[in-house]
Order: sequence, then C-alpha cells, then structure tokens
Amino acid sequence: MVVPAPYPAAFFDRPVLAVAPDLLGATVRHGPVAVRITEVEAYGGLDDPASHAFRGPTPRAAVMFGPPGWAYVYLSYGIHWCLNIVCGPVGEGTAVLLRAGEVIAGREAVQACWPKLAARDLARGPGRLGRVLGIAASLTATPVTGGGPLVVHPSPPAGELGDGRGPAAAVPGAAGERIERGPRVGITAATERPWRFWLVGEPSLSAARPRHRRR
DNA sequence: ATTATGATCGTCT
DNA sequence: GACGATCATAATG
Repeated sequence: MVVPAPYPAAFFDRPVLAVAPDLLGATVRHGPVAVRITEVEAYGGLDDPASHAFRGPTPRAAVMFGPPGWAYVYLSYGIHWCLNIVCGPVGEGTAVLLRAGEVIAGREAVQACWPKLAARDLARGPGRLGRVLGIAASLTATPVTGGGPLVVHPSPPAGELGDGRGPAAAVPGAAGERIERGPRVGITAATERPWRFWLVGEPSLSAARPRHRRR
C-alpha cells in the first residue's frame, strides 16, 4: 500500500480561496482512519465577520494567525470538534473548514461504532467528520504537513488505501471532478460570500444534497 | 417528507 | 450571560 507524501506547507501558504477548492479530493488521515474530502468552506481573517479570526488573535483564534498547514480545532455548540487547516502567511488568519468527506480507510471500525449510519453519512457534516477522525482539542496547532498525528495528502487511486473503497466509490478522482461553490452554511454574518466548495455529485455532501426527484 | 427541540460548554461581551 | 462554522431525536403533515 502506497501512502502519498503530505502536501507541503507551501501548498497551504496561498490565498484561502485558492487552497479551499484544491483540498477537494484530498485525503485527511488520523491514525487508521482516512477521509477523502468532498466539501470545504473558506474563512477569512480580520475582513471576514463570519470567521473566528474576525476579532483578531484571541486565545482561541490565535492558531489561525500562525503558520500555514497547521490544524485549527474548535468546539462547536459545546459538542462537536471541527477541523480547519490554516492558510496563507503567518499573521493573515485564514483557514479552510473541512465540512464533509468519504471514509476511505478504517471504514469497518468506524462503521462498527455507528452502525445506524449509511457509509455515505459517516463523515457528512463537520461534526461527524471530526468525530470519525477522532479529532480532539490536543490536535490544534499541530502540522498536517507531516511529522504530526494528522496528515493531509493527495488521494491515491481507488483501492490502494486500505479497506472500504468499493468499485462504486472508485470515482474519477479529484483531477477530473467538477467543483461547485455557494454560500456557507450555519453562519449569520457575510452569508452572501460564496465561499463553500464541493465536488459535484458526491453522496457525502452535508447540505444541498440532491434528493432524487419524485415522478 | 419537513420542522422543532434539547444537548452542552468554551469563548467573548 | 448570551451565543454559536452542529447533530440526533421526536413530532407532525
């Protein structure tokens, strides 16, 4: 089994609106579990009222102003641990929120933990994605570029990454897939910015998932 | 099928 | 002291 090298810090040291779509189709790994990212949101710095970085480097948001390629983990609604990757140069305060994905490694163990969920729902939504990966507060301010417990790397061809990837999931891969964008979800400020990105046709999307039409 | 509500706690006002 | 970058469950059409 070949595991690709992580994306280098330079990959994340770019405008957040450039990094966000580039993360679609990439893989996040933590221990035995890996998730192929299908939906993300971009969050700005001091200029984005919806961002945790909007009020400057507070104790919580200070990580966002740190080096690109570091994880920013926060607790949502007192319950869910959500995962971001810091982007741009030090001091900018931007990050990409990982909102949904497809479990491509360690799926059997994950399925055993949540047997009532369909495979496509296991990492659908930022809270579930974090839960499946075992995201914890201790992972904030650690690099995802290698050397840490959390790693982001290009997705290998279907089947080369452990169990769980059936032929039906052997999608064309990030390169050939279409990307759409739209408004971010769950925020009350700057709702007009189309800073949410997703892979067209993925069954694991957290919102606006195409319901099959009745006839 | 959609809509309502409770859970639960760190962060910032 | 109010409010979330959410989700599971229950109630209702």
